[in-house]
Amino acid sequence: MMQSRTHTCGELRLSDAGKTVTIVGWLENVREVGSNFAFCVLRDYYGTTQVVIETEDMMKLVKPINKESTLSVTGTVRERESKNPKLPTGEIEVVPEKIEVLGKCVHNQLPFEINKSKDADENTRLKYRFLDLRNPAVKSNIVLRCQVVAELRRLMTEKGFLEITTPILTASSPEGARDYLVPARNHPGKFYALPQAPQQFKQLLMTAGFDRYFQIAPCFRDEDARADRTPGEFYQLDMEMAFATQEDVLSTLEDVLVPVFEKFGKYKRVSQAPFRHIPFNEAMERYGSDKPDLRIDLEIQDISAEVQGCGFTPFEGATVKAVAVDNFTQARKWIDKLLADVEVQTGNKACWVKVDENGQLTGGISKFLTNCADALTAKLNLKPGSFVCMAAGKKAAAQKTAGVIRTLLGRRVPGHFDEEQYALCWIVDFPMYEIGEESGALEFCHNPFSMPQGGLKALEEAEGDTEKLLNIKADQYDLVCNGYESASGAVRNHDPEIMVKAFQMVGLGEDDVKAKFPAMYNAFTYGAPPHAGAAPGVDRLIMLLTGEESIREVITFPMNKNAQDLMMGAPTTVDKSQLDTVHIALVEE
RNA sequence: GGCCCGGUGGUGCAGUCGGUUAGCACGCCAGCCUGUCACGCUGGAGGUCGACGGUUCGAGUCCGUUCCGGGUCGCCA
Repeated sequence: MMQSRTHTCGELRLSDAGKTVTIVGWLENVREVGSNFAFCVLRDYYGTTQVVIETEDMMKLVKPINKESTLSVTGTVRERESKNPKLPTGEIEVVPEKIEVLGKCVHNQLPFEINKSKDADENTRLKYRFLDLRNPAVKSNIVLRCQVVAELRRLMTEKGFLEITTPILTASSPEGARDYLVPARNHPGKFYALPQAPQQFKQLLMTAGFDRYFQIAPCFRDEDARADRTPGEFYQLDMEMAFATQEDVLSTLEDVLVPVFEKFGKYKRVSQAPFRHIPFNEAMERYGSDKPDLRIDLEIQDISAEVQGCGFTPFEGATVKAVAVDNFTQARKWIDKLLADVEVQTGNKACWVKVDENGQLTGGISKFLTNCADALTAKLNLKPGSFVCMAAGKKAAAQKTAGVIRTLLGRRVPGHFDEEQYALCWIVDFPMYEIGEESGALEFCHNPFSMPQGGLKALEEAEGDTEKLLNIKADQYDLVCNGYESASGAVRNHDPEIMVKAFQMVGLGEDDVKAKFPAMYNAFTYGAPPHAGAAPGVDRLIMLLTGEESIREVITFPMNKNAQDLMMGAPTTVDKSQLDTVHIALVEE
């Protein structure tokens, strides 16, 4: 039987000298410093402790043990002859009387070195995630995640929110992302779906009178991954408040998130409440994004009028956006890299021009801009040494491309990026409707649950007038931090009459509302409270707090880009009998 | 599905204009070393250069196809 440990590997100090202790952990390293003399490093969750080997018998015992085996070491704590001030346990060592192998590592060559696992091939890391996580630098993100989640729960509960879980097996939702489907054994041909969010459930909770709800909610969406977006599943701090306004929700989240950023964040500077509010249209105009990184001090300028008639074909009749920086000294190669990166990130091309020491436009597309050089110089306040990067196209595309230009220039040209802070803002007043790129018809811009500003009256007044409809804003808001969408929420549309009207604007009607959201629509006809809520993304929050650039670093067992779990082998094939049970026949490829 | 980048001993990387035996660091193995702590020193093993095909006297290097990974566009109410 294993001897109980008396201390952890991070615990022993000089004051423990002379004690007989038992410590347990992984054999991290063995340093031989002579025949029959060696130092072993034992590592557990709490730290590392040095075990000194100084007899022939102990040496014989330790030598064949592979690194990363688990050991129990019983021995005497002794003051070190040469101390290591870098380690908390650096003043002592344990002189073993008994060493027992608890769990043998039979591999003398690991897939990667534990303390350098972050550098290893990501496939290998994911396959051997249990080894990867032995690295304290990898583990610490997960530990922080636990602490943050505990703090979120504490703060939300303190504010009177109830944590209520909602179903994982539910009905497929008609809009939004692709659902993960689960065949229903007792109902041939029918399927459950994993929830994309507890959206409808939490609104039903409000209708049921729970007043304040939250949940650290798993959400499932079958969409492709990005560096900041896991495939398949993610977690949200889902919350909703009855009889609440937009400001109630925003100030609640400010109260909860500011202390979390301050307590757990990599950077100590945090935007203080109330966060800046930026209307969606303004964000797109000034930053070319609905998730601007406010740590960058550059802004986008509209030069459509200035460059019309200059003779550069892509500019003719197009919206043209520009980002200008002064004191530009980068080489042509640097500019080419910038343009290439813009194209990769947006799919659109960018062009550029510099201002020489005489104030003349030079390089790039300067030969096309001779007619409008003065107008451009005035508009952009150009000086000798200025650099201008431009994007043209339809308004939305030009804005978006300029937004990427802004980010890349801001990060790469010295002096425009104040990185070490959390710059938070609310993007507000999202449009209720937009013209769908494919359909060319009016569609809901974000989701049909949001309350249009102006309510029924605004919809009635705009009915039949596409321009007016496009100008209707929703009481919808995003929290943005350092260029990441960190939360999304809205004042909900709790009025069946306004719901139907909102649907009519996009060519749908009462039957569609009932068909798509039967429970919610029905519930709202029984007296619903006005309510509002939001859902900060937990994974992205941890990403921001840790400063990681890949979301996989803050997830304990992440899937790869293609939604495969390389460790468990998911997804897998299943037996035909399993398929038969759920009434599924595979089509031969 | 499109585009960009990458794939070289266990791990991370270098490899020039196509040219001899594919280098380096870490790890592994052996030996030496009684105060190391990123231990050090000496020696050693370990590679179908992702796969297939092509060009060539000669391919890690050039070309084509394909597979895998990451990033990105689409997508993400």
